[in-house]
Amino acid sequence: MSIYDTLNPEQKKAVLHDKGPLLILAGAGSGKTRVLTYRIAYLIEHRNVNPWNILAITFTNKAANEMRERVDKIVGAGAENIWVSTFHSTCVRILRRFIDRLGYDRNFTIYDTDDQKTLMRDVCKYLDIDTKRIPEKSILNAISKAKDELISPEEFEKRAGHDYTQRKYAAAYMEYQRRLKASNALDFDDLIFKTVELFMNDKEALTYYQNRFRYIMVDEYQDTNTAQFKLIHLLASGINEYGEREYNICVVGDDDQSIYKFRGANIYNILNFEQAFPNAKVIKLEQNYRSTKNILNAANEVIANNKGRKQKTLWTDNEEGEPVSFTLFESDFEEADRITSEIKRVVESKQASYNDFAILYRTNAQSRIFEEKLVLKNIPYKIIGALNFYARKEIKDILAYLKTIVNGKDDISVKRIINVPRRGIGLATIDKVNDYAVLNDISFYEALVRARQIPGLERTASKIEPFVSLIEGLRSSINSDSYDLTGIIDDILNATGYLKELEEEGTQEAEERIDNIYELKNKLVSYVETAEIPTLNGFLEEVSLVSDIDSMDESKDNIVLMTLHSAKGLEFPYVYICGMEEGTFPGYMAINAENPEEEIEEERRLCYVGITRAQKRLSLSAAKFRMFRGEMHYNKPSRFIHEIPRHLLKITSPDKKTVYKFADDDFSKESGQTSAYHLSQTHYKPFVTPEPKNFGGSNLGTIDYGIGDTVKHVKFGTGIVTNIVAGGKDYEVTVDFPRFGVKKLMASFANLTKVD
DNA sequence: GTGTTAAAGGTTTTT
DNA sequence: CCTTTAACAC
Repeated sequence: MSIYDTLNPEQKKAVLHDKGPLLILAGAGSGKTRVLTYRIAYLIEHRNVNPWNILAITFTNKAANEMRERVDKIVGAGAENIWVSTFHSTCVRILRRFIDRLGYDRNFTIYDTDDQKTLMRDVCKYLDIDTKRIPEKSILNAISKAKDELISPEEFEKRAGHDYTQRKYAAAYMEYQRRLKASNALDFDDLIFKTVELFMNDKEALTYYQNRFRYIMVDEYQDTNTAQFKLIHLLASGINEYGEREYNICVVGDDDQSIYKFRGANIYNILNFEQAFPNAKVIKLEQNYRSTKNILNAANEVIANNKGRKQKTLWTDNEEGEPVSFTLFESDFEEADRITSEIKRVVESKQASYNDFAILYRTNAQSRIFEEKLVLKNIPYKIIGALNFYARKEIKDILAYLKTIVNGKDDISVKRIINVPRRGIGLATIDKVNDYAVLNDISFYEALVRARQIPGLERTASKIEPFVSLIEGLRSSINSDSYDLTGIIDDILNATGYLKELEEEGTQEAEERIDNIYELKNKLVSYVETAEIPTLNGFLEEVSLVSDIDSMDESKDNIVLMTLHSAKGLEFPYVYICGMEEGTFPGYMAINAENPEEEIEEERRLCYVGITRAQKRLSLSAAKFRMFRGEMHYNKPSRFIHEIPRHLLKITSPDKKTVYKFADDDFSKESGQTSAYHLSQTHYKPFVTPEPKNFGGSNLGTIDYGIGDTVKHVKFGTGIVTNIVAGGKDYEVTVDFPRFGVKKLMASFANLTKVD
């Protein structure tokens, strides 16, 4: 018996697929990573594929590391030659080798969102763009979108036509790009864009990688954007030794889990895969191995409300499990308090450990209140993505020094540190240097080197010179062979007096900053230890491309808190999804969008992702009111709650003492505008044992269901009885069907059957 | 050139 | 609510 016999028939088909394009539509929890790793092993073992010729692309480093680990385990020797990495890392690696062909230096810097903003501010100032009318952020957004769609500045300008705003965007894009190049820097989107550009313009580079990557696997394919699609399409279009194109590309995705449209993900990449790659084989993985029947059914019911999906129905052999629970709390405060207490209770009763729990929410801001409660109750926790370690001021300062050392053309970094710590170099001086640099077409740093020649800087030049020699000194030390790279941060701290300044401050905040800097040093040390050829640039690259989720450590016993987005690809025995209110989730941005239907569908997919993270128990909750931007907001429970059939839900009071069988009205589905005047009217009636429903009239027949019961209708499916009125010869039964809304039916015609 | 304070403004989600 | 920017005193 081989390892492949442990797969189900569909999984096996996917693993044993030979050549040509393959689309695996893998539902949540259907074992897609397993299929991918087994497929890699199969190719190597049984198809004589050289590990060297395999490329596996994921979206996060965490996913890449996991795949690497699993592949290592089943492939064994040779596995290290498989290229497993994220889109962005893959592109950096390619560009470090070939970007000189596009006129950049190979030691280019990667700009993060902060750097982008700073650069764009300069651009707007230079172009006289009124940022009150056109904010930098919206320009950057437009540029990012353009890059995702492979639209160059020139093309953008063409398309702008005579539209005023569009022309401004175009001009900003042009100048922004010019400055990036002058700074020898690339932003995140450029990493993909420039790699595609390289491949389009340089046949040699393209052929090199086409020959190298004969087999390509892409995970989370539904989240690829147009540029990423183009990239893998180019790579997969190589010609084999018989002069044929094989398109050995295997993508794994789930259109129902596409949640990154805002980041440019193009859903048509997956929906039209078969058109883009003729003769593509499609395999659906529909068996879920993760969740209980109740959880999976809830997920299926919710996602069924979306249109335009690839048809598939997830099923499971797992046990029924508990019903999904829903609790409506009074406030966000109570929500956080009760949930954290409940988790603590479960853990203390030894039924589970903290790392079995995840608390998921729509926005990062929601983590705050949980954090307060967790600290108060001494519960170990880890918040993912709240504030990025690398976005902290002190870290960015040190990194700016490092970037300056590596790439002197990086004006943004040089300007950041020119007066940090204070050297008495102010705005006036910086402006003069800047003007001189622009005039002479040199970088800001080069202008600093020539400070003495800059008119009007006779006095401040003496303040600039020590800075220049400081950088020069550091630069020459890292270039000496005997230099220990791990000492660079200490050298910076000592030479600049950065550390001393913090120490003298003596505040708690300063202490934390110092700790953070040492933390950064730790990361540098472990980088130097693990990297094959450690370089400063390599370290900076690693630092730029990490996401917070990469730092998640499953072996640590703490509750994890994160956004629903971050939770994709993960699973937990116990999952709490909180803030399930109209306006929070789905968010008000989606509700008030110009195309709400589309946006709500994306939110619904997000909800689907959230629900399907849970293995054993899923707890949903909402709060009647919640603090948002310092104000109280009263919101109705989310429409997504309504979309879960009542027979799958157990609705409990905040103290869990009362289990409601039936939720009264006002779970209405009209758009939940966030309004202080719109008090939540939701009340619950405690469940009363259904009395035999004999409503007096003896000529009436009897029915075996009552208010609060779940009943089944041939056409409308299951619903909950909200009212029964005896009228004449028949009962008028009001039923709330999650999918069809509230219907009034005559009992004798409707033929309703009770479900329990 | 630096430091402090008041007012304004703004938020999904992230590699 | 918290962060960022503007204004003003030193």
